[in-house]
Order: sequence, then C-alpha cells, then structure tokens
Amino acid sequence: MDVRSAIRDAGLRVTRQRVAVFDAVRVRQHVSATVVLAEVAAVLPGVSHQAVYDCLADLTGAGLLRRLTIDGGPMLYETRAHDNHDHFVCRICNTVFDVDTASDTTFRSDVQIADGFVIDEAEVTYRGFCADCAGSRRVTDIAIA
Amino acid sequence: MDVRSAIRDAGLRVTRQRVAVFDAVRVRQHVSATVVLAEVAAVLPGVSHQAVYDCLADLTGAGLLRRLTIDGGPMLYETRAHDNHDHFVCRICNTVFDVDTASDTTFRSDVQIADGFVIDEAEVTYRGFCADCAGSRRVTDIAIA
DNA sequence: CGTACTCTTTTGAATGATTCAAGAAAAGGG
DNA sequence: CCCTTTTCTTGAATCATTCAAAAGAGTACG
Repeated sequence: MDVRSAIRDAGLRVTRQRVAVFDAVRVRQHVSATVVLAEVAAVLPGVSHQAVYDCLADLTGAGLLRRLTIDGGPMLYETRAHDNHDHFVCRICNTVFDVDTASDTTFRSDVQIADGFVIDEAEVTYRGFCADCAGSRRVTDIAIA
Repeated sequence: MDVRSAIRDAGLRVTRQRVAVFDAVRVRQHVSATVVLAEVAAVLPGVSHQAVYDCLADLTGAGLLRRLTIDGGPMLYETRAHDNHDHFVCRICNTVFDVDTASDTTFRSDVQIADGFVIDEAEVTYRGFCADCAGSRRVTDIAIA
C-alpha cells in the first residue's frame, strides 16, 4: 500500500509535506524532527519546521508513525511497518537498533496488574554496547536468537 | 544506611543541597528536576536550579538515583532503593507507578543478541489506564500477580 | 581550631526542542 | 472551477536543560 492512500484513509489530506515527512522517516528510521526537517528540506526547499512538527504529530496520531524517546534526547520517529519489535540503544554511540520481539509476546500477555489497572502496551528497551562500540568486526542487523 | 554516608562513600562531598535533593526524590519518587527544585527550596530557601541539576546528575552518576524519561516529558528521578522494578504509565494522568519485576528476570537473561552486541539492561515500560482513570474504585499500589 | 585547597554552588546568560498564534496557501468536494 | 476547511508559513514564546565564571562551603591536615 502506498503512502498517499494510507494518509487519505486516515482522514488526513494528502500534502507534499506529509508524504515527504513520511518518506524521510521510512528511509532513515529512528530520526528526530530536526533530522526529518533536513531531509524534507532537500526535497521541498522552504518547508517550515512547524510543518514538520505538525506532520509528525498528525501521522503519529493516525498510527502511521510511532514515537519514542531515548533518555533525555529529542523524540525519535519510526514507521509502524513491521510492528512488534523492541529497541536496543548503544550506551556509547546512542544509536537505536530494532530488536525483533520473539517469545516476548507470551511474556507480555502474562502480565497482570492489580486493582483495576488496564495494560495495553509493553515497551522494552535494551541497553548495552553495539557491535561497533563493543569493538567487534562488523555491524549487521540485530536480532534476538 | 543513611544518605550522608552513601554520598560520602560515592566520593562526593556531603552538602545540604545534595542531601535535600536526595530526600526530595526519595519522598516523592518519579519527580522532575522542577518539582525537586520546589521541594528543596522549601527547606533551603535560595537554592539555585543549577545546583539541583548538578546534584541530580552527580547522584545519578554515583548510582544513588536512577533517571527515566517518559515520552517527551522532562526527565524523572527515583531512588534505586528497591531496584529491579519496571514502570507503568497511565495514558490519561501520566502518573508513573512502580511495577515489581517478577519472572521477568528469567525473561531478560534469555535475551540473545547477534554479532557482538552486549546487553546489560532491559527496561520495560507498560502503558494503559490506572485504577482511577479506568474508572475504578480505589487506588492501591500496583503489582504484578 | 584554623588554614588551604578543591569541589560545589550561585548568578546570569545561552541553547535546543517544541509549541503557540494568526494570516496565507492549498486540498478536495460539489 | 469555486468554496470551505484543513494545512502551511511566519515569527515569537515557552520549557527543560546546559554553559561559564566568580563566590562560597566542605574536608584534610597541621
């Protein structure tokens, strides 16, 4: 399915800014608004940062993007394409890697909370050292065994 | 063990500001620097916000406090007293509740990452509705069954 | 108990990310 | 093709946090 349809189906108007913002996030993954602005400005000279913030908020609200915050850093955005994954953050370079959720699904639904609390999501963030920063040879994509 | 010793043992000088900042966090739990400043100012009129930020950073670096960020909000601090717990955030009131880690320990050590990635921590954040916001009767402390 | 050295705090300003507000532009139904 | 409503641009404001330099306070030592 293409972006334009997805945006329209969400009840939002299809604008160049929105398409460009979505594309920027899709290509880079885990990007801040500032980085998205830079990417988008390359395609649409003169975009305002406000437009980027608005698009990111709208697309996130429509469920097309997902937002996460790592420590005190700026908010990062990613597409919800292949959902059901967690994140690994390197303590040194701060890069965020996707980690496929394996048996976690089981783990998550096992969770019970007392007295009227309703859980609808569990977000797992792993921390440590990525292959590069740990002094390893190559950097491949990360995955749970 | 008391705060003063803990601070000294960490190789830091024992100052009124540090003690007051630690106490403020211990009493309130999951508080922002701004709130800590208000609390501390009640005891030590004239404290600077910079001192609070410095103390929070120093105590966190010393391992006496733990820092977390919820969504795009300001950083929150908590004591590491009874470690090994996760967090539940209410989607409505944004209150953060501690969730005791039960069988999660097993879950965590099961995690394997490919190609030289080293994991040393797993942080779990649950989201949903707290007893109050879900429309329930009473609010008790939260815990995993 | 006081001195000296170093670490902390105060003071005041600066930065970065995000949001607010009002008018101009553009999407899309009719 | 026009009209209505949404979205974008412009420009300023806010909040949390950090930077820098000088004043102040803790602690080891005599």
